[in-house]
Amino acid sequence: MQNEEIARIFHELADLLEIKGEEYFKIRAYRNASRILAGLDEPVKEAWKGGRLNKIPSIGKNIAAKINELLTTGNLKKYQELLEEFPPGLLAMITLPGLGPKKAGMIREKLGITSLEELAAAAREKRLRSLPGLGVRTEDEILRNIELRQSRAGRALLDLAGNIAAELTGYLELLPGVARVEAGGSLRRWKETVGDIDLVVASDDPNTVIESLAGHYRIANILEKGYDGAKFQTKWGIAVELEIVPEEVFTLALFRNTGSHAHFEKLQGLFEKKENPAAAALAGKIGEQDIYAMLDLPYIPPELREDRGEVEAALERRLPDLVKLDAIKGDLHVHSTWSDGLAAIEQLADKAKAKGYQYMAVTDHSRSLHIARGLSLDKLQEQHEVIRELNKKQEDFRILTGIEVDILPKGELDCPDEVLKEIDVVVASVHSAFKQDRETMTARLLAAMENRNVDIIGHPTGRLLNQREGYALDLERVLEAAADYGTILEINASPNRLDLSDVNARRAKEKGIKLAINTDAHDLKRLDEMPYGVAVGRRAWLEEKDVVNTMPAGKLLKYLRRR
DNA sequence: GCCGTTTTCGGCCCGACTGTTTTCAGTCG
Repeated sequence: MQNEEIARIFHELADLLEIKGEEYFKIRAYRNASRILAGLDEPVKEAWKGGRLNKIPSIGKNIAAKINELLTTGNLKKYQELLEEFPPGLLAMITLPGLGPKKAGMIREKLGITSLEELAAAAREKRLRSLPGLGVRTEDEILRNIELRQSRAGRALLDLAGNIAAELTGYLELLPGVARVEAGGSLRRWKETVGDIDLVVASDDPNTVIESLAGHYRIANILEKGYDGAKFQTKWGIAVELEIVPEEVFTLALFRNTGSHAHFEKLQGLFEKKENPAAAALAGKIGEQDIYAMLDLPYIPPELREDRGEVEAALERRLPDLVKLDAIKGDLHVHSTWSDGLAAIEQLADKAKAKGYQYMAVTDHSRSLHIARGLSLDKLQEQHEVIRELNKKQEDFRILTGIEVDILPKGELDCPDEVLKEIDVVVASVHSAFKQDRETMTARLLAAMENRNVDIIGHPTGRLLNQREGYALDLERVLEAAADYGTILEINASPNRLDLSDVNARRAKEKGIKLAINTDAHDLKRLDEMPYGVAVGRRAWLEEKDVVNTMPAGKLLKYLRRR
């Protein structure tokens, strides 16, 4: 059992206890534990084996015993009991924005509703608006959010899909007779969410591969089975589709499987127009670049294969030289224990250094964000003093002073200019009043960008994938302003944000706007999420020069001070 | 349920916004 799974159980346990009406602090303790486990940089199992569970903060005697129970039996009695007491549909209900345990409990009591489907039906029949504390607006909001969720049903976030794919790939590779295994489909193209996990396997014995995977502990059941392929349901909900081919045609199969469909069709059109198609050569040990070469095209990386002009650009030899992960020289948005992060500045810096970075900006929350223990002005100064001291002890790495300053509802910043002026990296973000109308929200962001002390706008649209739409925003005007003022926009690499999106980041690039690819890490583990952000950048056609944190430290600092 | 040079019980405990009300409960970051 992996950290994320244990963390998820404690998270749901907290939700269930909240529905039950358990004491606030007990619920919070489970939430804290869940967060700590999800952010742990080593497998919980290792700490458990080594008898070090009690060394982990927020894990006390009780929760350690529950982790022990989970790792020993694979189950948690208390959790199972609560699941029986409260239908799982109720858990889904309280994850809807605007609907918490109280209202969900009341809806259940008054109308007997225990699932999203029933709730949607009741909303459509206008039966929610007459309940105490609910009205027409809440009813509309509930229905809108259920429909948003259903429209994305079954689509997994990249990290979950990637982790499952990696685990299954590792398993399949060890099977006798299996020569190669690769994930294809939208996962290989690093699309922001993934429908099915597509795996292409080179083997002469399809049946053994299918049977073996059917027995894997991640697999819940088999959905379809054919001679050279099968589809499975995993225990996490996401489906896995297997395509098994002889080794000689593996590359071709992977290429087709990777898609996108539109990209593939366009290339097929080119192929059919060719005068001397040399298709016979497409066997044996070829690579994907040989497929493109056969069409007189340079290699097109998977991230670009969306039929968004990449084939035309390849024909005209003007494909971008896409930014690569190893070009990233630092992370410009990281939280420490000074606000709501879980790791100390030194720990974060050590890990950043180990990644080969040259710098990292510590950007803790500003004073108004109380829930995140936003820093008072005094604390902020104190932190920056600490950072300056730490920098004296090292020459090959630079910790940059920073802040993630709230853009307050009226557009003013949550920190005086004279303080901001002295800070290396100022990330400005919206964390409150998300429901402002489009005009107000746009003006709010514009006001922040106009401030010359602001370097970067953090997670510019505020969306949470599969959870919440971004705030109402005239992004076109925001982009125009960013171009005018020279404000950097963030690509937030967290898999549940990926904000800006690939499409919007490409629009930004076309306007000459620079981007920063940041993890927004709140713990050591999430410093590892940079590849997701780089993938968004690549899907946005970004080159190294478009991304500010590919610059060496000195050049970056000069760039940030230019305004 | 966790935590402890304010130790083994009692503290932990924000504050704005929203939609519903007509003074506030529920939700959320």
